[in-house]
Amino acid sequence: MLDFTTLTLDDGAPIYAQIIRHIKRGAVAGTVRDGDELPSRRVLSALLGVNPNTVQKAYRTLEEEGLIVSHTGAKSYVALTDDRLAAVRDELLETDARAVVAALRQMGLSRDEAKSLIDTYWEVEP
Amino acid sequence: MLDFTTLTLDDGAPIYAQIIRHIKRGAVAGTVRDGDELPSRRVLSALLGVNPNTVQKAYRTLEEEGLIVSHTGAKSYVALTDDRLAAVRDELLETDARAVVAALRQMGLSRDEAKSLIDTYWEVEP
Amino acid sequence: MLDFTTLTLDDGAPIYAQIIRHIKRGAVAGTVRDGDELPSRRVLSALLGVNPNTVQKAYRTLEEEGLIVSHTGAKSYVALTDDRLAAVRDELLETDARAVVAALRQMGLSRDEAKSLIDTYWEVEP
Amino acid sequence: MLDFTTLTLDDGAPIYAQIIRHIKRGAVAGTVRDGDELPSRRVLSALLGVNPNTVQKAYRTLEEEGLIVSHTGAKSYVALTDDRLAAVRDELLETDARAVVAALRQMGLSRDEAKSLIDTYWEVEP
DNA sequence: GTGGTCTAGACCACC
DNA sequence: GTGGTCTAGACCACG
Repeated sequence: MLDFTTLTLDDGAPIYAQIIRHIKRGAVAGTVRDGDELPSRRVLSALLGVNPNTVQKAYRTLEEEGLIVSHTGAKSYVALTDDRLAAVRDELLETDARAVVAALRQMGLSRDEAKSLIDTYWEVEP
Repeated sequence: MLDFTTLTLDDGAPIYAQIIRHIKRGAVAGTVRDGDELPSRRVLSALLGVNPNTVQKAYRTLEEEGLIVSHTGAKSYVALTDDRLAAVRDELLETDARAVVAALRQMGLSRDEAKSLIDTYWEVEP
Repeated sequence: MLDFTTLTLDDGAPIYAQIIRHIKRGAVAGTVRDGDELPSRRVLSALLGVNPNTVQKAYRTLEEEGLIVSHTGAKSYVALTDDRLAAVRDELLETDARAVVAALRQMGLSRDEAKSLIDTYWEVEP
Repeated sequence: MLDFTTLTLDDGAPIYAQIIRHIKRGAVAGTVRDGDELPSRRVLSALLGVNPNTVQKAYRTLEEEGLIVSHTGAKSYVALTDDRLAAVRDELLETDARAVVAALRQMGLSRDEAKSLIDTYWEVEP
């Protein structure tokens, strides 16, 4: 089951987008699998301390992308074919890797300094 | 002089925040120095394809942080003391490194996989 | 409840400032009282035929002056202590009276002509 | 000759519009007469402590309204027929009187209180 | 439905 | 030419 306690919402991006991204990352990590049941809107909104509508918007967007299925008034389930999973993985890795490389290079760091920075913060996080 | 052609605005974050971040990264990299002249609102907005007001908001925020100075009718200039530069550097490294480490770990990558990803994309960027 | 239908916006001053002034005048007149509910951004902007943001700016300024309170997702309310009301009254009377006296004197009217002008237009207004 | 030392520019309206209004009021008062020479842009801008462009804009607008004539590179002169003067007078009195009556009534003052306020401030002004 | 923010375009005053 | 402000419209989070 995907762990939402690591979603800190301190990103600057819209909250609903952060929820979507978190679920996609879980899929790439393998902690979210095809057929898994998602927490209800009420439960997740309480957990994150946000409005149920915000969770609803995230779920609705994911459903439009075909990554989850919701039966009205009922629970939502993950719908992940291998193809879709691969596409999500490529999208996320590409986006994140490009962003971090651009960031570090714009700050004038060398490749080795960048890797060393990764080491430093890899330990710090929980 | 800071190069704004590498600012691609594909980030999801507010445009004005991306402009601020870009300038701060330039300061950390040393391509933006105390006393440097900033491109005018109109010039930079035309270059980025955004509204002059969006650039204005970025500049105004930077001025409130004390990193640049503006006077009506005259150009805007960078105002960077060593102390402020160090603070900006710490802020950026912390933020960027934490974000990337969190992203990669949530996707289940190991530390070595993360570094290898850095290698892959380091060459790709212009 | 304050009547916004008498706010005609033909003044030359910024619209948001006219909204502020109208509300302050209502407070002085006693038609706006502590605890009163303000019309929402959308309602008032539609009534005046302006953008919701213009109303927002008026409300936000009033909030910074401590004359109203707003909370996200909820209505906005008037917050008028006796002290603040007295201050607003003094401010408005001073400003308006000085402006009209300056205007009429610059046009070469005598005091009696000025008063007679008041009489003429007092009846005309709705 | 029109006295510009009484133009205080504390109005909130655009400066160029205040200059126009001041000249029109002078015409109504009779201190500005047909054929009078206006102060040069340089002199008036220095006197008011504003930019020459701002005075230029006021003069240009007045010229477009036909109230003054300027010969390029030379001085500007007042051009006031009796008809135009009457029109200006009506416009100003109407505007100012309506504004003050609206202001005082919105604050809940009676007609007598309004006149008494006029008395109070008539003495205060220089 | 509510208020809050970001982006956009026009206008103002200044050098 | 420069920066500063006002108005406008769309989107976000919240009750």
